[in-house]
Amino acid sequence: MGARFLKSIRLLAECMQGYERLSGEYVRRSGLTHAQFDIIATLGNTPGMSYKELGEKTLITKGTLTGVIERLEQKGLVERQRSDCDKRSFFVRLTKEGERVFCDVFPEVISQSGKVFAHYTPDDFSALEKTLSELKNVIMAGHLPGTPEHDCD
Amino acid sequence: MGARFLKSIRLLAECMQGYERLSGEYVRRSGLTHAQFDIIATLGNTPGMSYKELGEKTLITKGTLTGVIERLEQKGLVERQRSDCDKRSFFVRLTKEGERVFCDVFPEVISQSGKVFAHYTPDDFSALEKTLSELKNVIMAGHLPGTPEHDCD
DNA sequence: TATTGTTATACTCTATAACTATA
DNA sequence: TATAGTTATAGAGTATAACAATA
Repeated sequence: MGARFLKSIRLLAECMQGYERLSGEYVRRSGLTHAQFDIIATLGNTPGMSYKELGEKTLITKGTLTGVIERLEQKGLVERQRSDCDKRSFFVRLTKEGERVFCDVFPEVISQSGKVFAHYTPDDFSALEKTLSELKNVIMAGHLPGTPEHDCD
Repeated sequence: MGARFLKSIRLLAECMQGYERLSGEYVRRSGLTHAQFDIIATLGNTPGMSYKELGEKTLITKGTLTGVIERLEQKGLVERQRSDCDKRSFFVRLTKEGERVFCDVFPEVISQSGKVFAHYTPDDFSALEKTLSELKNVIMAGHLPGTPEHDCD
């Protein structure tokens, strides 16, 4: 029962929870739900990606993803395009308006929630990034290695 | 736009997401939803707490909490008791069965998801705990200091 | 036959606000 | 008047499974 990693996980959860509480207010203020913001944030600064990839990155299952994307499409924030190489597949990307929201809402969320880091030094950041990167590595290694990933465009 | 903390937050989110993916399978297998598991995990190893406190710790708003607790009560996993000192307030705690689930599901989730830490050294844990504790501190400091907290029982 | 995305169902969570009963 | 919890409502996310089109 004395699994030491539990303390880290609890800290991890508390940090995430705290940060979400901090940023959540600004997310909601933008009229986006958490899941929708997740999608926008994931698509931001990318050329777009398939439903499959989007689902994997955001932990949203395909059935749900249809609905979330649908609402974002209605809002004119994302657009879909049939993939050329696999006609079953859609390519989802931000529209101009979606990019505007990303560039608008994101920095606002960022600047507000980033205030708490005012006194962090470069060394503090380095240490944090290092330990989190290692943590991410072991966690991701725990997932099945099956990520076939076909080259396409 | 080059806010350095973003990298840390992204790593944080990826770690949390990865861990939830890892543990989520076992949580669902127990028949609990994520929110329900949150409650059980929060109540575990405590004498119980009020709705208010529970809501603060889990980020679940009071209106929602009523429903979540209701379902857990129906399952016989938690019980409520009027607070002596404040009759508006309920005291929520795990039942015997709830403790059994906590002691049963939790370790299973823990042992399965903990496998990825097999090669972590005490130093690795120390470093992780240290950086996360610091992170938690600055994040929590970002919340309003108003946590009056009345002593009671 | 396997995979991508859709549809349908049933349930759960969420935000919000009006309400009650206590304080 | 303010606070703890309830109720009601509308919207959104979730798991799951059956389905179409494509690979």
